[in-house]
Amino acid sequence: MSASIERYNHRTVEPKWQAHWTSARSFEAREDTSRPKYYVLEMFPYPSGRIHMGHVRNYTMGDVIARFRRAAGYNVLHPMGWDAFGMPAENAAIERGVHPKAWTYENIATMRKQLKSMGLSLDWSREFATCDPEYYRHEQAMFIDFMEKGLVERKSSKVNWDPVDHTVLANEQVIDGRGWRSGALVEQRELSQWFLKITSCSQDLLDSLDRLGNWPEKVRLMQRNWIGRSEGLSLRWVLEGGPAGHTELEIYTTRPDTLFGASFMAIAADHPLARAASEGNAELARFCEQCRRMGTSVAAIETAEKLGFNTGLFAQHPLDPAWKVPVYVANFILMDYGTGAIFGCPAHDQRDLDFARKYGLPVTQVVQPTDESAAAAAAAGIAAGTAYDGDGVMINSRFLDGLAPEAAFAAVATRLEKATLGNRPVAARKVNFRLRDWGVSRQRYWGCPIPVVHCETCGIVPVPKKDLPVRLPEDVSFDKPGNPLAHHPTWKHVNCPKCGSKATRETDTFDTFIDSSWYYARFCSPHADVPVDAAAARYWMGVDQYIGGIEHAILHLLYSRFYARAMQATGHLHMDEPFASLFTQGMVVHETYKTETGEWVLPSDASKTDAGWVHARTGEPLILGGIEKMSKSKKNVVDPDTIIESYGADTARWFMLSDTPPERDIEWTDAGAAGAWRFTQRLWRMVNETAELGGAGQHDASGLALRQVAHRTIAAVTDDLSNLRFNRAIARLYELANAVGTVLQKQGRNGGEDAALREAVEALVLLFAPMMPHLAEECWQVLGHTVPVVDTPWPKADPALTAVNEVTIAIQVNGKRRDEIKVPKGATREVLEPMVLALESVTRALDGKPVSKFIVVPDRIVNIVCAN
RNA sequence: GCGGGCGUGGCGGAAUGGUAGACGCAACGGACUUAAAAUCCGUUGGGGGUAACUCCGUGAGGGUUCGAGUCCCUCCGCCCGCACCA
Repeated sequence: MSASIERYNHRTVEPKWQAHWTSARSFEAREDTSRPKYYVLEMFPYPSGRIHMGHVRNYTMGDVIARFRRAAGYNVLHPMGWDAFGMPAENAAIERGVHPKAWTYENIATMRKQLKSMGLSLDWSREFATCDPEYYRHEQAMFIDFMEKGLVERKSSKVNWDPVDHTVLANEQVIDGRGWRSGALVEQRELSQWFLKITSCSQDLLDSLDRLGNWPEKVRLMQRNWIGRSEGLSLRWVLEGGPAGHTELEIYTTRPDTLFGASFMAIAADHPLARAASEGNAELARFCEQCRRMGTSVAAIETAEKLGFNTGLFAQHPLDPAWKVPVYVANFILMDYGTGAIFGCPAHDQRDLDFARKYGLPVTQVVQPTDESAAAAAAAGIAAGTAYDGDGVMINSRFLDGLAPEAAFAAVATRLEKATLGNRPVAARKVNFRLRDWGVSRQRYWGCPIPVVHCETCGIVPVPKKDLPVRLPEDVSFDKPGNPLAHHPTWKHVNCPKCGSKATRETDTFDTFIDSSWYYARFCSPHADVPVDAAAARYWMGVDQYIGGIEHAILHLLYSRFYARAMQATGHLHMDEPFASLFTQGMVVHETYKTETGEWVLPSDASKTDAGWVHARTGEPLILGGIEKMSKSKKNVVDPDTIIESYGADTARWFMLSDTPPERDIEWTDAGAAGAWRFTQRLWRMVNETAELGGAGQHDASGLALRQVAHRTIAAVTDDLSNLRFNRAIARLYELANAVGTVLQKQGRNGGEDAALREAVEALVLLFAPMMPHLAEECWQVLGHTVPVVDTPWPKADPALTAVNEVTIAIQVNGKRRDEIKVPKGATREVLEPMVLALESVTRALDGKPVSKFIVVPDRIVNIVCAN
């Protein structure tokens, strides 16, 4: 190696190229219909304070795609902004007395600087924060349009109420049924709130998933299940001895076929019947109250022990009025789903069976598998506590006996549709969705004000568009519990826009999911005077590649899909599916360290010694606590700034892409980061040594092998990057670097090899440029180029050099590998059979036994099957 | 609890149903050096065998197939989401 080559210094090189890209405005996007567009978007960050490694991973992936597409000739849009409203800003205000706005903008300034140090190819001229009135005024205008279009509804719904802090709590602020700050038992309160009618699109949101072919199947499946379309029967039961006004109980069931297996009715604690029955039954009232204390989160309700309370009421079986079924209030029945009431068929539903066993209710099997042994197993299972939910034939079901469940469903439906109860059919077939309307009201300050006024005379009046935005007041205090907007002295007092009389503003703000449900469209025309400029959106939308965490698989993505539809309905957007391709990346995880007293220790304070892990400063022994998602609470965080400072952005980016497939969790390790750093130095040396060889000579046969490696690498990396297989692209680049290194070390190289080296190294630089853009620019300059990499087209593989003429195929006997042979590509069975059967390894394995089958998979494998 | 996913050497991982372990990390051996760092070369799934070679092996157990890490069933472990965190 040449002694004259200086070490690569990222501290000077990285800022140098960042400055170049900025001054050359390399990444500012303009509409240009002469070129194909490509819109790359990573989920924009919440400005929590500093970027974390998850951001580094997410934005590196997006940047690789953006730079790769750009080099490939696309007109790329790659914007960045801030999901800037949200609770942490208010928590900072409460805990530290900082104003949410100041806190947020300080965080944005810090994080912007950090992102810029990563060398991302972002169009910063399009940056915006959702807390800017210039952004949220359009959100307010669109909400008013949605109201006019009938997409908005006001209805009552439940919230978690902290009776001590007098505050509405988010589900995450409810810990074991208590408020996180006060520790008080949480209550449920009914509030009148705003809803977006996402359920009006249930069927379309479901059907359109089929069009999203470039979304991960698992995300589509999760959304499908979330929307939860079911076909069932809405069925009314006559109620005996119910409280006044309650003569019947309507339930929804997807299994009317199992009606003869009914053993109890279960209703939600919030069901009107439960409320009415509670009035004369203190014990029942107490039980319902206890159910409400579980909070509003479905997860909490469903993981809690299944409990029921017998109301003492009975319902008449719709197919046999003499059959009385007891009515329970159960803590796992949700008022939001169906009618908030079910009939329980324990034999064929696990939860019903658990419930029946707990309360000594009868269990009658009504579906039996047709296979005899399976039937016995099902019956035994039910007796032992395992419900049978498979197919079969109906038994113990009177006129349904012998039918398949599907036919029984139809028979019950048909019969009960014809039967009447109070001049109405007893039952009706009904398609039901699990999806609920989107509640968007939040009783918080740091969000977009909902642009309506409550007038005693006129009712709810939208704020006229000319008066938008409804600005968030800045002179608020957080020393009182509750929503600062509600107790601001003047803000809410206005005159009614319609009649002019005294009225009050809505003091709730929007769910921050609204902000992130249309930002992708705003990026097309971030300075437009309308929410979205139609021409710009027509050019840029949809997002060609959207990247973010799997944790957004349902809510954010579903809300965005709905929002595009709502915007289309109100003329703000011309399309309904905003994200053509979706990629969900994995998390960044790290080892955790604990002291013997159980305190978490930062990785930077942990050091490994021969005696094990110890605290770097105190020398205390440390316990490894397992590899977990980086989180502040467990302190297993690595600060990107530290990494970028010591290794450089390129190294951090490279490490984030190497080894681990992008969709999987990646573990950050110092050894891995150091390895990536060494590789940058190795590339730098190789490039400099190659540059010293001078200009390109003539290609000849001596350089052919390296040229083939280079061109095959071009083809492979192009393919891998097109499919977001970053880790594989990187493995290919290591192989190319190894091949280059081998030739560079060779004594007595000739001109043909030098020419091949030059070609291979130039390809290498261009191929790693999307991942390590600063190093690539510096290397490219060293190689004598004056046009920067960022303006250089992607290399093309020469088909003559990527073609493979000879292949190695494996030889198996009875599926076991016994040999391998090299044959010309495309060798046929006729050629292979005599060759293979003559192999010593094959004759030995066959041991004289006759060949019964000779399987040839062209260019891959030969499998000889013989009798054993 | 319900829904979704993942599981391969010491570690991260590779592998259109077709040679399991590419590539990287770590470790070990060697070269260079007064020495260290850096760099370069080599070895590295496990068992048996001097060797040719051979057997076992992709969380566990079954199945489909000429052939299974890959497809199907059951189980175990870990992770994500569950509607007011973002």
